[in-house]
Amino acid sequence: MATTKGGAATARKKGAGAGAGSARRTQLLAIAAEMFASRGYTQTTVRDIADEAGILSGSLYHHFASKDEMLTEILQDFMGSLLRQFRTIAEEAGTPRAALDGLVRSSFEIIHRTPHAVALYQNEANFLGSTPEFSFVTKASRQVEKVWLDVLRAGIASGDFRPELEPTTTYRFIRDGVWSTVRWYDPSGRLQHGTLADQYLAILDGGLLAS
Amino acid sequence: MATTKGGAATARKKGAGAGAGSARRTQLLAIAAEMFASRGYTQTTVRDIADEAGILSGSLYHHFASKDEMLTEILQDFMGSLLRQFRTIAEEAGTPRAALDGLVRSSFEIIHRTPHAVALYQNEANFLGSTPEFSFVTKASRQVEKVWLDVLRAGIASGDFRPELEPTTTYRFIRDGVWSTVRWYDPSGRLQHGTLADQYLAILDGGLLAS
Amino acid sequence: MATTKGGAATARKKGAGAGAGSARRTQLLAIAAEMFASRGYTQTTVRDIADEAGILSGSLYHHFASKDEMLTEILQDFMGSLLRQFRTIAEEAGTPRAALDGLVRSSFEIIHRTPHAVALYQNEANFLGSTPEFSFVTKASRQVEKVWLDVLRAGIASGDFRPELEPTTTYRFIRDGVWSTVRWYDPSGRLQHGTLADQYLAILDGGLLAS
Amino acid sequence: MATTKGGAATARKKGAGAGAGSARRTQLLAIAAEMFASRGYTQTTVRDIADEAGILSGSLYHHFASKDEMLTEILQDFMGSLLRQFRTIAEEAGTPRAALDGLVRSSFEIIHRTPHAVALYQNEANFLGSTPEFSFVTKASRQVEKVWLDVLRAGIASGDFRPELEPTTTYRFIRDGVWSTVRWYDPSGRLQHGTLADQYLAILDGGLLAS
DNA sequence: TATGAATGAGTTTTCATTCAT
DNA sequence: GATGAATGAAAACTCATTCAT
Repeated sequence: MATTKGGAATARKKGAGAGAGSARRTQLLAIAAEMFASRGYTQTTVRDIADEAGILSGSLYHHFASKDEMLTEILQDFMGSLLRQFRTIAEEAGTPRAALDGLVRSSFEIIHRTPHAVALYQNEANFLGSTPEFSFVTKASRQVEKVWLDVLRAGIASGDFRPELEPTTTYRFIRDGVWSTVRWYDPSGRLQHGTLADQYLAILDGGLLAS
Repeated sequence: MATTKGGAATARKKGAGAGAGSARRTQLLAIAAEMFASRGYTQTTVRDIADEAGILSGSLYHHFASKDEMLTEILQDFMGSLLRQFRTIAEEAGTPRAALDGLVRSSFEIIHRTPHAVALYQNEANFLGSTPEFSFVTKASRQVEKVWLDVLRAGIASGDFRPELEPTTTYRFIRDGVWSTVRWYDPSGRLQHGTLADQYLAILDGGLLAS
Repeated sequence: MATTKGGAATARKKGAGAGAGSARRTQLLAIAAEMFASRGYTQTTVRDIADEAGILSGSLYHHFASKDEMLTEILQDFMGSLLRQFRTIAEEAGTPRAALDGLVRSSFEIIHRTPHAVALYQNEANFLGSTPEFSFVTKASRQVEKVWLDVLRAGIASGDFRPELEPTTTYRFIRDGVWSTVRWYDPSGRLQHGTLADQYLAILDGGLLAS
Repeated sequence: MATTKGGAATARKKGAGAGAGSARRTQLLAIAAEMFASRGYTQTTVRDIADEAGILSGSLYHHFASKDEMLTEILQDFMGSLLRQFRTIAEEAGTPRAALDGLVRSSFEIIHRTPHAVALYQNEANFLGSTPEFSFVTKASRQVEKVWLDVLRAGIASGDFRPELEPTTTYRFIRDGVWSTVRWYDPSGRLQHGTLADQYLAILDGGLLAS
């Protein structure tokens, strides 16, 4: 039918009439991220988000094609910037130890600055893995993992880190321990993210045992 | 979650033919636990469980008053036995170091034996905290925390552990790191839970840095 | 369909800048006709049309008061010209047989030239019958029917057509058979509309049986 | 989030808990067929059907997985029985002419007996062609076509039918003319389906022209 | 113990239409 | 003439739960 008039139709891409980077869109995504993070994706209704934004639920569909699309966009933005930051840190660090230090510290900073996206990733990623629509999450996770593993392996090779460490297990321990803090860390609380990083790094550096 | 009117449901609880410990009940709970764990509580429908059990969804209500009740029972069983095990270990260990070792090792064993309950606790506890119906989870968590904190504090006092450790932060790091393994640990895989415990304990004992 | 409050819409009709015969309007109607024909009126959204036209859906309302108005206008134009053509043919034909021949041939020509309008009429007329807003369709259909019936009756009276023919039934058979071709006839295909007319007329003239 | 429930759900096949041939199901399908036929599939809401059946709209989903499934089932039943009848007739007829006669007569009978299914097929089949879910309609249509074409070709070969007939075009003329009667034929009216068949066959046999 | 039918409240989504800029 | 944001009503569908048999 009608065949290819192309142009106009193709221009629409994602997100109805609103450009992918529209201000309103960003605003709405922030609201969605917070609610998804605090109540969970499934437990948050489109109406919840619309109410919070002061519009009707149907109006959200002017900006986003679906509830899924909101989640996708939040996670995509997050994973993208995460990977970029980590890569920069790993590249610019002088030693494996400095790199690890930088990765851990920046993780805590990211949790401090964008707790919602982190919580979202932490809480929903598991169930997302299955769907092809969210395969980008798994893919990005693997790329992030590679950055950390390279650092750990380099440190073991250089003699900075203990030789008996199993890199993958070690990475997972750090990753899970660090990212899980998003569940209880309070950005506005007394415990500063820098301090928290110090404490975690202290444990990671020297362990629990007194020497 | 916890949307039920309560009342009637509670009244019936241990009545009917389905005693709290009936075999069929236990069987159904195992199915529910597995599905709750793998897809998430909200994402699992009562019909999913019934299908898996080979009955119709309405028939489940002969065994349980509500979907909530299934979750409650699973978590209650789990939290109860968890606390009991941890207390025994802490009491019977000779030194703080041995206690910590025991706690970590038994955690991995529990993950190995009852991964579904652990995953459930790990994934849903956050959102459960709010409802009064699930306050027992928070309560039990606090009691578990006390066991670990006592061990850590004793170890710091005795000089076994490094004096600069902040007990709460340290506990959370270990807890989050260890319990999170449930998300990727494969009970039937090559990596044995004992080996995993060894690796985690090695990091916890001496840290990453070569001395 | 016909869900609008009417009133206001009608009042505006020929006002604004968009005269009833504006070039842009005609262009948009052509797009609408094509989409209505290929996907069906209900299945075509105002946005579909706007997309194809390269504008936003809201902008269509600068040209038309409603989606209904587009359909009305397309069908009105079509039915009007159809009736005029048929009347001219019937009047100018020398014999009933020539008249019938002309009516059939021009039907195929119309299908060839304006397949969208024909398809629209063919597919939606049934459901349109109910609404008073579209009563003009039924009215025009009856007038068209009269033209054909007059020709058939004249032919039977004159002895050109077989005397046992029931005019109404005969008309319906021809009408349905001929107009239905719009569903499969391909204006750009190998089978020319003239050839198709020949084949249909051959059957109509002498039937299937070998004599 | 990717809606698949997977696993256990597969066991359930089509049609919720109600067996594919349940009495209630058949009842509901009859209601649906009538409404789909008279208002059109898109214009008929699930609520319309439920209202007519005296239940709530959600309750329909106990019997059918979707509105689509109802349409599918109605059409599948219809196309299946249609094809079976046509094949029997074509096989058992002594001559091509008798076969054609039988096919036309049984078509009118079918329209008389199951006008809704016929109307549905007649009105919706065009738009259904596109979706793979309804490819069975196109497939069955082609098989039906083959039965008719074989009869026509046999008749031309045997000298029963005029040699200059183009089988495909002829088939389409008959098919469209005959099935379209569903739009105006009144099963409870004065014009009997047998009489209608007689009239159509008379035209088909000998054409319009007096000899 | 289980079935099968239904409820009822809620969910995501659709879409014609309006209107200030 | 067009944009972009929004409305509001209705659509299809979901699902925990009830209950007579």
